Amino acid sequence: MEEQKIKNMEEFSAVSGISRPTISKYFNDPSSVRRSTRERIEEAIARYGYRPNLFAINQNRKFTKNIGIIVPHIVDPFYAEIVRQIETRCIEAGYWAIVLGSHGDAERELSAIEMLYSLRIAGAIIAPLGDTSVSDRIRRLAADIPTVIFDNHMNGDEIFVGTDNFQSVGLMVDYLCRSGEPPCFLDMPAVNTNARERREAYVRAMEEQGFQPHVIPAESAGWDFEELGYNAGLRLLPAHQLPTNTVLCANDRMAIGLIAAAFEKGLRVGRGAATALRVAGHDDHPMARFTAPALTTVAQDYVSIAENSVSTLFGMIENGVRPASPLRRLEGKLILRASA
Amino acid sequence: MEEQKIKNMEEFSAVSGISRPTISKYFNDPSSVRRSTRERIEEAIARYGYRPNLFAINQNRKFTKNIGIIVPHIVDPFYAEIVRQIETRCIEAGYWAIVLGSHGDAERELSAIEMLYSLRIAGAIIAPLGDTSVSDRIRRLAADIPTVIFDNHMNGDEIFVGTDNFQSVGLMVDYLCRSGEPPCFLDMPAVNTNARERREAYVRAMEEQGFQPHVIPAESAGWDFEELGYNAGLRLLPAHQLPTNTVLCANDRMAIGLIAAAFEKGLRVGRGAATALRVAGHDDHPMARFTAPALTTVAQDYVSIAENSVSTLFGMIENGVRPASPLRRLEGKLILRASA
DNA sequence: CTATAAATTTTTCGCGCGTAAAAATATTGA
DNA sequence: TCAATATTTTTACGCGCGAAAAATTTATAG
Repeated sequence: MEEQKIKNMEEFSAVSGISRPTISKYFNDPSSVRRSTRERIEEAIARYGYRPNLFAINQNRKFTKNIGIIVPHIVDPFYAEIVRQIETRCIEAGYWAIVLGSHGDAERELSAIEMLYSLRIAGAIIAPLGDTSVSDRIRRLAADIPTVIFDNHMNGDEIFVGTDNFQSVGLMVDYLCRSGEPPCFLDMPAVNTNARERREAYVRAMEEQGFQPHVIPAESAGWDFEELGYNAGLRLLPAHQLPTNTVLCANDRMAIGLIAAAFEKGLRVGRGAATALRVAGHDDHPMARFTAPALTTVAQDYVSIAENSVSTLFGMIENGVRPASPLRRLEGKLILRASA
Repeated sequence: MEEQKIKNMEEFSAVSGISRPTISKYFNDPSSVRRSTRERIEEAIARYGYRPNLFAINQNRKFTKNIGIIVPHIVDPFYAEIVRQIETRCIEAGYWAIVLGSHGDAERELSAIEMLYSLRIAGAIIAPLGDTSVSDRIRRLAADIPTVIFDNHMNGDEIFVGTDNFQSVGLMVDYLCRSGEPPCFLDMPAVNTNARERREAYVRAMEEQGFQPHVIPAESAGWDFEELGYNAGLRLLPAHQLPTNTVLCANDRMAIGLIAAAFEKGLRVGRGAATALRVAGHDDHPMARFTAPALTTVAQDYVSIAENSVSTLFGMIENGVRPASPLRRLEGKLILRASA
């Protein structure tokens, strides 16, 4: 790389011997220029290390190459992993993925949406918090700009990609009933539609099997699921207040907390003869393999969720094609480990 | 909010009755305009919901209000948490935090740095991967733009904020030796300076206490620490190949894996009489409270790291003040839980 | 009420690039 | 070789805003 630093496209045009508009065309779509020209440009890029100014690019373009992504918590490995997948795919397609977190706060989610507007994004991929007032705002966004919702359905006609909770929870309930005592359900706080759906799915599946459902309601709100599961365990386990000794948790993070509490209280978790408790989760959280014992759960298909979201979105952006069905419900997969 | 949507500052100037440059001044610093003017502007904002175009703003500003953040893995809760802290502080100070992940790949780290250039950032906060070729590039960045390095020291004279591994590891070694058998050290892959420093710190601390250090080298490379710890456990525990029954892990994620392996092999972890193994970690990873048993570790002060990084950076950006000492080493705090 | 400083407005320019249209040039195929 | 087509160059304009300088208004003091 030469010492001389290129300030703008004008200068780069000079040193590369190609006219500025052609260079502009190249950066918009390398395949739009003749091969010999492309090679000369790429040679010059390698030599001088020039990259167009991102702000100037987007300033005047009819449609930007920016994709906005909003998730409730980047800290949550579930979202982190999906974001990573989405990000990689966007970069490959020549888009810039701008990731915004709402940190569980509806206010911040709203301001993230405003931010997307001022970024003049080409499309958005959003996992909504679930606050109904924000949902309206998101729907308006979706009316203006190609938008895919994932993870948490908003109960409208928006484009959605997510796990079929009725299928996935049904699968787990079925397995637990077949292999032992029917489960009770440790509910998560009602932070979103998934919470409600999974509870309903549990109740429905139990009734279908001819068993009495038992839902243990969440004691407090918020997103600190491990803590909630842990506290529920400390509260319920020693007093033998669980309706049954098989617990299906609304998500893995709660299960992780519950298992920690069980361990602390000297209760053996697992499906063997000498165990006191079976615990199952939902999601196949990255940490689920490393609980003690390893967590039996239903895997959400991270890769498919990311893939579907991105390809659906690109279809809408580049070809203006709305998917045939707005809903894409992916199947969960039973992951049998030692905890249940 | 009125129906009429404002397209640009010109139009907003018209409807609000304030000249465009004054409005520009307001958005750059609300306190720079007269109070009565400010109130009129804010009233109009509430009415029309106008926000300046982000690309146009940064297009022509001498110094942008963008802070670039690069971390090895956003998926890692340690980085995720620090990023969250930094992000919040940036927003409060009127900056936009642009978070880029290198995903453990030096290539992507390099391209993230180039991205920061084209974003014309005012400053950068970077946790480097540790690749030496990229380190040079980061140093050049730091020469051009105010930059704070955190977590992983690059052994140069760059501005750095991170935990004092010699202090923190020393603390833990000291505790373990006082409370029982001296520990061996389960090393992490040499992905960065922390890996080397912690091992050295362990060796030095053991020697100071007059004990023979035992380092168990990492078997493979990469960032999948839980997996590495787990595999090490499966390999070493059944064969009784551990030099001692107290294991200090280079980080919590490895400890989490090791504890999972111990559980699977039926070995009780903890500091009681009936236990087979003591396990300690380093970092106070968000999950450390929920292992079975809960993990004894040394806490890195997330909040201080974020706070120091940001305030140091803002000092450099806004007042051009380099900190008196380029190195800021924060103390770790011993967190006693049940595992050791 | 006047002088002066401070705040604000007006005017004007330019950032780096996208984009459009017309002109010039290169490539292709017969 | 020559027209037909593809590509590049030339020329020119505009995006939405920051910034600097000059003109004007407003606030503060005397």
